[in-house]
Amino acid sequence: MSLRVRFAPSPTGHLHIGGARTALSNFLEARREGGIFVLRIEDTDPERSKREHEEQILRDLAWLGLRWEEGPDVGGPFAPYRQSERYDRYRAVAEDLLARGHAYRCNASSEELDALRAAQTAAGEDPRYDRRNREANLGPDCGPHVIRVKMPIEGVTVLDDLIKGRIEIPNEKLDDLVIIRSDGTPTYNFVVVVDDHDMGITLVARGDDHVNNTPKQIHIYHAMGAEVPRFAHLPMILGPDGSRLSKRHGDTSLGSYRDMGILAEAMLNYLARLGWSHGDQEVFTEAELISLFRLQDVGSSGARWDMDKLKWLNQTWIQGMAPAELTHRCLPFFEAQGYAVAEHQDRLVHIVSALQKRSPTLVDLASQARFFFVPDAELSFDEAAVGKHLKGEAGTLLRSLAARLAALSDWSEPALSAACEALLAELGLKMGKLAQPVRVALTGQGVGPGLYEMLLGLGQARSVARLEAAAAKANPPG
RNA sequence: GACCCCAUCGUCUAACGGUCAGGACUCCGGAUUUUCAUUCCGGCAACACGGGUUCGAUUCCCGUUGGGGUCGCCA
Repeated sequence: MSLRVRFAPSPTGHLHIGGARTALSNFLEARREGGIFVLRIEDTDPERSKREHEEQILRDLAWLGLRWEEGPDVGGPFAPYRQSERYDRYRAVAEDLLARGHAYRCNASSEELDALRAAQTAAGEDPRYDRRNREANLGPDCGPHVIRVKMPIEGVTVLDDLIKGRIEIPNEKLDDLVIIRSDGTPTYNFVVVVDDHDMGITLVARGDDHVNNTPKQIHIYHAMGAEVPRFAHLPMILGPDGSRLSKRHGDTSLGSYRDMGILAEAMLNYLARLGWSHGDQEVFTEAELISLFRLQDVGSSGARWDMDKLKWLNQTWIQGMAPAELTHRCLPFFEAQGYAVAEHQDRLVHIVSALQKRSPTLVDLASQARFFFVPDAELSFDEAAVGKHLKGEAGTLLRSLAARLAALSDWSEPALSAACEALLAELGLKMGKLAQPVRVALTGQGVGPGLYEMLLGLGQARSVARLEAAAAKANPPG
């Protein structure tokens, strides 16, 4: 049977990076093996599930570059792919389990069970269900009740995990878990098994917070008479302090990283590289990951989230990207900064190129680009830089340069370079004498892109205007 | 607390019984450069501890310690 994997998020919020990592692992595994990647929505919690969350999760996955063959949006042979639309099926399976003696009704109330757990805890025992109605054979008329599935009482359940290796869990630790709530809705551990079976899933790869659920699920497969898939439990992503990554560690949603200007390529690269490696290679394209990444090579210990390394990877990806493509990616960030992008359309690529080597994120790039977009009159000057570079003879120098640049008919790097070199040669000056005053004149700051990069990004008219304005500022014409 | 999992530089990792324990991020130097950045060199930094097994353990086994996860009519 060919490989079928799935990612099954619950639409109760945004897609977090742990989920993204799980989805990516499944995606890569499917692509490498020529298998099928199924996307399923686990919306069995009607209170918290929202359609808008589902839509956002799909968009986030698509942004990352993931593609699925079957899912709620594209359909497929096992539709529907939303659990809320499959309740009849779960109900039918539960009835079957009941009929064949693998499940039973229990009319203990939540309050009773809470009290039971409290008493057990107080007595120093493990809180657990006491199987009170396992053999009672209650009928459907026993009042408000749940349906529980029978777990074996002795022996051990063995799980041969692709990542963790062999895991053995004593059956006496397995509670007879609820599969149908008293309101008739099914629970997660039940629907996940029914769906994975119905949808022909052959490998279940998910976070290792599910390891303890797996033995119970295996027994549900057995009770259903279904074939048990293989399992791969990915270690959790940890925060900088070593505990499971959560909101208190800062940004955990994939979207927040996109919004801070992390490239999808870099995120994909970082996520795959977390807990996995291939020799000394650090940078991987999606195509390389598809051929190289294997679930079974993922390490079995948790990995901490390292923002510094993500940023480094991001900068590496930014540097290596074609300027035209990078410009396209920057547009939303320019707009977020309020830049009048349309007015600078023809110089956008120059602007982006000027900042490409100095931006860890797209937000950094956009913010450094401010001086290119701001109207000349609104350019803000760093007083220290002005005091240091815009004084005395600098004014004369800037005026001469402005005159020469104004006369150019070709606004290209070779032409600009020739003009600057000629001026320097005539005056017997070094580049350093010219570059800094020009930089302050054009950007208002003492640090910034290279000379020609600034000129190219700014264009002839604005460059000349800023040079003249700075000249006047440094050395008012007498 | 019970059960499950994990354990190499600060972080991500390589090593699959014999290596000066390698690479990357961070950090610190130096070089290049029109500033900054980039780039290029160089440096600091790890086998958690204790027992075994073995001629020989980072590597295999056991224990300890430490960390994480799970113990719902949430997913």
